[in-house]
Amino acid sequence: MPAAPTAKSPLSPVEVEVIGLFVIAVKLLGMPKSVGEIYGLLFIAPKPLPLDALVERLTISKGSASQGLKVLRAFAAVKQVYVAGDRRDHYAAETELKKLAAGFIREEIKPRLDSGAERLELLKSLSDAENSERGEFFRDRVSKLAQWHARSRQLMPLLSTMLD
Amino acid sequence: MPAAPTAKSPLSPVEVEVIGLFVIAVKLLGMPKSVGEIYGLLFIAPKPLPLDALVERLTISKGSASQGLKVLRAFAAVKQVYVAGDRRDHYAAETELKKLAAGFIREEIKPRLDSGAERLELLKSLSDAENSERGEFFRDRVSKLAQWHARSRQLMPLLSTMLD
DNA sequence: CAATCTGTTCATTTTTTCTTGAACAAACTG
DNA sequence: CAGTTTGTTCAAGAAAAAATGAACAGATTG
Repeated sequence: MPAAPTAKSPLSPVEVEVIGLFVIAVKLLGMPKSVGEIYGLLFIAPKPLPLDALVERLTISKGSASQGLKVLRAFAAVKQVYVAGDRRDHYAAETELKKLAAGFIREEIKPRLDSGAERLELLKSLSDAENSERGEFFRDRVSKLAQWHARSRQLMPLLSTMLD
Repeated sequence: MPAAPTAKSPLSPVEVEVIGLFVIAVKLLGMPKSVGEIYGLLFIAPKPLPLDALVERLTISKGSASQGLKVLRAFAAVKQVYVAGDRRDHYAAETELKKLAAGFIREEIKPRLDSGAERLELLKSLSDAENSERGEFFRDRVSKLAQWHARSRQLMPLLSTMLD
């Protein structure tokens, strides 16, 4: 009895290499490997692919594929494409760097900066409540943090501009 | 027999809050929590601290403290400070945002961009070896990747400038 | 030097994160 | 509608990452 044909169509060297590249990039951004694999395959695919194709060609579970696509949709890193006569959703990679960056900033950076702002407010109160010696130093450091925060905020729009 | 006095001096609310802030920030950058804790405590400490102090006040193991400091030294996120009459190394947080960013770029971003450049060369060869139809598309995508790569390279010096 | 102090390393354990797969819901189809 | 087809969710298992602590190496000191 021959082994079951799990891989209907093995990945070509170019595909493997591109996917590997995205797996590394995506891990740098703190996302799971599967997200990199999915985006990588879509990036190098000449046509939009349905979920099944991802499962088969990447040999990942349907669950992973579904969750990975969910993440990528949240970032607008994939576009949903209509394919006539096919009930399945098909996906294509968004290849505009600017849009990818915007998605990352919106979903990952912005929320953290916002929550950071709240924490800073709390810190200001806390350090204002401290007495002279110690309090003075605390306030100095907290204002340093506020500076950092402001700089980071300024940076975001600049990034978007730069990546055109 | 009373419980052993593990915490010689518990963290104050301000300290807890600052440390928490850095734990989050540091995880966003893909580093372990302990690195954030260490940097956070040093950041809010009025004087340089030796390894022992980190172990005691953060209740982490000596191993973690040593490894965390190693990482922070690699990024130049901490300065080693000489303290007269004390054999132990003392550390202070580097608080210049620009220097921190430079360290991160040098240690984390730069190496990846360099290895990315190599991978891109390989990809160019591979896709040049593909025949017309398929090869044309591959080459198109690879050149897109090269564009991204170039943009990212341009971005780094700009960041350093911005964070002054 | 022997004893102590300081810090590093690394195998092991713990914790966290990711993936899987089965159960489910919704939308179609004949 | 009963049966598919498609995709999501989530509990459980697998894999990866981080923390621990004991062994070790150097440096210092009396």
